Amino acid sequence: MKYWLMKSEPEVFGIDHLKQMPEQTDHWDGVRNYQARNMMRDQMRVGDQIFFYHSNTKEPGIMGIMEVVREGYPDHTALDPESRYFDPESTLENPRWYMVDVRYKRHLQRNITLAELKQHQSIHDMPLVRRGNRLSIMPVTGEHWRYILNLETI
DNA sequence: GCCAACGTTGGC
DNA sequence: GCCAACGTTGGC
Repeated sequence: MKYWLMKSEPEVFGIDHLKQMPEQTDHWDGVRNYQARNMMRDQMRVGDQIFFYHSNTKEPGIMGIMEVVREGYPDHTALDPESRYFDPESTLENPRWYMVDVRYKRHLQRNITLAELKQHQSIHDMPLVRRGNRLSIMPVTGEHWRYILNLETI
């Protein structure tokens, strides 16, 4: 089983939105970055655990945990001219963008902010805390995962 | 709202 | 294939 972190803007789709979905499950659509797409298409497996991260907000940070319930399949919003994620280059026969389905598991007992994460030397090589990082999906090592979860109860 | 960092596009 | 211009991300 692998670990991941996925970013989303709470104004657009936050962890509470996911929690309120039927079966607390939704597809992670709208990713339009090749590196992130490749991870969803090729690497994420059912059961993988994911940190739900709120970006572009007052206090960016890790809010909770979700898990992969369906592996990579074509992102249909790329085919929908009405969608803000429409991509004329993507077709049914040759889909360019992929998504996975995720299910809400739980909120952390407290939010672990980016500012706090940056203070911990043990995780300073996480892409998340590195300058200029813009990846919206990134792998998290088991070591980092456990370290961050331990911060929850401090 | 600003702006640094980075990815993508397209002219040549 | 290079690289300048442009668009987007996302912290602050």
